[in-house]
Amino acid sequence: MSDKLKERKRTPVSHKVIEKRRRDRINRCLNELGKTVPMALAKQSSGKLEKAEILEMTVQYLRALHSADFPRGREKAELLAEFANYFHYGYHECMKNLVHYLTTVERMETKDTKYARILAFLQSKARLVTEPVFPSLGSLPESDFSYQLHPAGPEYPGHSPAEAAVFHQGPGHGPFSWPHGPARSPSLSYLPNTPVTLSNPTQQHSPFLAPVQGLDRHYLNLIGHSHPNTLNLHTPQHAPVL
DNA sequence: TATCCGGGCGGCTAGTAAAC
DNA sequence: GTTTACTAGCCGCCCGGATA
Repeated sequence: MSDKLKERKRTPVSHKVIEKRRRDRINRCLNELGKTVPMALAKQSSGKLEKAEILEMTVQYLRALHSADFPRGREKAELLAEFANYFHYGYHECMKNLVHYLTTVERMETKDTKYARILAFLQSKARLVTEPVFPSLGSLPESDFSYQLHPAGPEYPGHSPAEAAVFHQGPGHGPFSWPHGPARSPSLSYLPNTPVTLSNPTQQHSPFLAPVQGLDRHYLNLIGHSHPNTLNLHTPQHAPVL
């Protein structure tokens, strides 16, 4: 046995360190994929995302991008921007729901300290998690969650000033307008003065949650219609329930 | 309890440099 | 040109901790 081989035997740490670096590289790249692929980014917000899922979604996304049927040029850029803003849009919808709940169910005033703190917290998180995925597109709309700064408009009767301000930015009106009409711009239908009971924790399909599930359908259909095989990715256990 | 994940370890292989 | 020694990287396996 050579001296170098003896030395190698004496210092098994080197191999450990190398392996550790290698695993770190893999995890770092997986993490980057999770932040880059819109589908993974969207799902990450709702819970833990497995490494295998990140890879599966990356494959789906790349297949969609490289599909011959996938639009080119400006429309492609618009679709990419739409994908990138999917999570952004969902976050915005959730905030609208929360504002509606706080002002109508909890009867909170906009000047309420607790109300302001909740909104400030969500706004700060929104800025953290909704950075543009495709910064090169440049033209992506910038979010503005400063609800309390918008005055209540006459077009939202029955709503509090805060709610009206939120609705004012709704689909088709604000930065989250969907470029392809109502078919791709799911919106919540608020019923003023309709009592919403959230006291039952087992309620699976409250009026607040159902439209968000619809977003998944829009998003998957958007890919699936252009690319019928896109979602056939040997992952029947993760097939979306539509 | 099942699953996921990180860490550690050993084996294997391709590439490279030195010796012949 | 061939052989030999060495290195770096990849891969599979096992184990233990964390988590749903």
